[in-house]
Amino acid sequence: MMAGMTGTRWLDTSEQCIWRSYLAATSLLEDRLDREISAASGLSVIEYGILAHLSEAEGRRMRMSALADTVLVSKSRLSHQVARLERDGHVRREVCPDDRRGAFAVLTDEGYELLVSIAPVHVDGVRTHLFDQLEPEQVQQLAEITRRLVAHLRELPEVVRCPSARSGAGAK
Amino acid sequence: MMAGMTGTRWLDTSEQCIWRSYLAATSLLEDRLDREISAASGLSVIEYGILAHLSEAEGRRMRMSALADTVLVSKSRLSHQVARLERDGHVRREVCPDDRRGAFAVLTDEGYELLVSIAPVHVDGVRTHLFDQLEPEQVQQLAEITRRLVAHLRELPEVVRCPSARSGAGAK
DNA sequence: AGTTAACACTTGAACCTTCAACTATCTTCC
DNA sequence: GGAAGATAGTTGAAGGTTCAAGTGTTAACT
Repeated sequence: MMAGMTGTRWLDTSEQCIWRSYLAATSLLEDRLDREISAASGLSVIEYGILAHLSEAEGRRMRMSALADTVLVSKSRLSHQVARLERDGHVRREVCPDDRRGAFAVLTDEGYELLVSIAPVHVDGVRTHLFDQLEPEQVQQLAEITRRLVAHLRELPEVVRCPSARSGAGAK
Repeated sequence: MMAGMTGTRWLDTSEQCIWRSYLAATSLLEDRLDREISAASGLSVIEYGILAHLSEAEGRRMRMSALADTVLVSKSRLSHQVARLERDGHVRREVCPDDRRGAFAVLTDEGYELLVSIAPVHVDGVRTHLFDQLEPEQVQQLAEITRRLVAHLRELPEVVRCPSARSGAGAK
């Protein structure tokens, strides 16, 4: 209603088509890589990302907040996720000496082993399903496109999920 | 295991950087659009997609399978999702006369009203956060890139999630 | 016709994610 | 030093998603 009253700039046919293509590409790719990793290791792609980022960090450890920002998940979700990884022995928590509110997630040796064993699967997937499908110049184009989008999206203020809208379930 | 034994073609620094940028762009964009729609209507972006596709179909109805293929979700997930949309009055089910195994999901008038009221929010989001951020030629580049990826990904055979044997499964 | 397999969905249980509320610590500033 | 507020992280409940198993229907073969 409000939003569309005057100036909504609708998408033309070509733009709609591009948007659908974008949606299909991104969701198929994510789904594919997730399944490949999961089939090889039982980990989700998010869990893989957590282990991968930890493995690259100083002392194979990161503060929970920093890790959440890096992997792009909420702190709550990371907390649950790390709890599961800890239960399975891939990660361990340590208290932070400098700031006793803080916690480190630390990659265990088992976690490292697992990561090493599945990294090739993931890398192969990214290569086969993304880079190999594109011409070198398209890869550069994609780099610039995503760079711009990230720059824009990171600037945006937060959206609150449930403002005036309607009654009934405001969940999700 | 197999994949990494000998010839894994690792990603070079630039490729890694592009891959991370891709991940950030796609996940930030999805998250943003999801939150905008959810804030305006209480629907998730998937639910919006379901209503949108139904609204464009003949008689505002589609077979469950066709809808699942279009929206790119598993049949099970769609079934649960439609159950919730039905509970909230946005969709109704009808049996299919031709094939009595089949079911139609039909957009109700309330569902249509809701869709019309939030479409501008979604369109604005796609425009503001995607198309407006890119030069016209980048939009064309993105179109070609995603077209290629979709063509490739649609050809692929299914992956089975669990490495521990057992043939003949396969949801989605 | 009768058996068997394939298909179109639904269901329930297990698991994951989200939101809001909570604990504990650190910072500010008077 | 102490109150007020910000920050780091966890937790539980509510709800969403997944997988495997179920129901009923159609197709295919004999």
